[in-house]
Amino acid sequence: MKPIKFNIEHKLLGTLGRAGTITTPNGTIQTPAFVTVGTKATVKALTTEQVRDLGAQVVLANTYHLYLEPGDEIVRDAGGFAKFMNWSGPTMTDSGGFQVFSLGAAFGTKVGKLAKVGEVIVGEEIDKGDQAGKLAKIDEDGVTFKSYRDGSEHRFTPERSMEIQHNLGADMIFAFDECTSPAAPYEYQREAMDRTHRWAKRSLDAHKANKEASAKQGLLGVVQGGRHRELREESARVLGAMDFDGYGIGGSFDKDDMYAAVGWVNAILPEDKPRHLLGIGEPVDLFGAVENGCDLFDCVAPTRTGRNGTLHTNDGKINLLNARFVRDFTPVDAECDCYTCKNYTRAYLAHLFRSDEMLAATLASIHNLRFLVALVEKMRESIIDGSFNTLKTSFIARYYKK
RNA sequence: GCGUCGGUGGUGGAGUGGUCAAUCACAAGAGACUGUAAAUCUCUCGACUUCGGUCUUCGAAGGUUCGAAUCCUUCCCGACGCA
Repeated sequence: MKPIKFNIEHKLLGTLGRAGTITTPNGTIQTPAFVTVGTKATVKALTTEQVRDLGAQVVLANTYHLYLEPGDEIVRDAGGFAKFMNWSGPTMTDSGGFQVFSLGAAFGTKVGKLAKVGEVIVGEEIDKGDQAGKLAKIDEDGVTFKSYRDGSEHRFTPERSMEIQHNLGADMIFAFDECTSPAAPYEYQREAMDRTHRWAKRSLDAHKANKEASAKQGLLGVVQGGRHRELREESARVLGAMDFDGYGIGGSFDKDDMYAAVGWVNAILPEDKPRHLLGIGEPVDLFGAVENGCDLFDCVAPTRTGRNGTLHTNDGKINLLNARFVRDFTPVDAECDCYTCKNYTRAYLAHLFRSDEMLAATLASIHNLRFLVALVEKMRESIIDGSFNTLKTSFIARYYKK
């Protein structure tokens, strides 16, 4: 009996898009859906009840972070991370694969996982394969991390990631992969992808070997391949042939043809399994990913940028720290149904941000998360009623005008 | 009234004869953030600028000096002490 079931209810004609339902041991997810990120078993600045009340269906936590603190065995003994944080719905954990990138190739640089098409990354930002000074060192068997907290060394392998994720107890877990840098050359993307495929097989074997865990936790393989179509398609073929419960699409992209890249992959992956686009949360990107066949998305952007003062509105992003909001007594977005917009003004949030009050982070996070959760809910509805293209066109025209 | 110590950019506060438009912090202005090393980081912040520079400043006015925010004199203002 598979722990994860996926049922497609509507397809978006002429595209790879679909609306469906994922059934997990802890509840269902109406897809497409935006997954809230609670790295350390907490969505930063929010109580779990606030996360539930804003309409979030799923919470994703991180293997590496919970392994470091408080330790996965403590989380296991607490009854799993969902129970630990008082979350009663579906959950996911990331494998630590992103930390191979963020603490490795990207550490100490300004390189993000998205690059502009044709962008030339120069100087010290080039990933020379030199891992000196980084906090992650990769070899065939796994990755050696230095803790960002205290410098202590920790070893992750696919098997170890599975063991930790079994302890954390999420409904859907990810194979241990390497998220590569967009600055890495083709040869390296190929090498890293092949290694990620070997790690995927090892993750799957380790997961199946634990009968108890694999009966109640689904495992998602992670497609890699960087910015290259040939590699992306190969990755989708190789992983698609393995018996995963779903797929993650990870790694680095060219910002402007990420949607196309997602489409290359989803055209090959098995249609009857859910697909999670890892770490994407810009509104336009969500539209592009949904119509190219993705069902789930998680992203730290709404909470992180929210804490830093940037909020979504239907007319684009605003930075509440800007002088023009000091006396703006309107809601962040008059059309938003979130708790923040129903009860507070831009001027009040501007005041909270300027005076470094913690409540600023809470109210901003509630709004930004609700904005994205609601946006993806609308996408789902529009797939069902056939108005997706209208929604996409009107939203984008307004959000990105000027 | 006498005495002492002070008056530097939006604020606090460095500097105490030349390398000072003036450390630094804060405030302010703006930007970044996409599987969370992030309640973080970056830039600007005297005026003007073709962004290469140019000009004016250190309570006020005089003076000493090749040269003064820095030394001297007087005045103004503030804090404290004594009357």
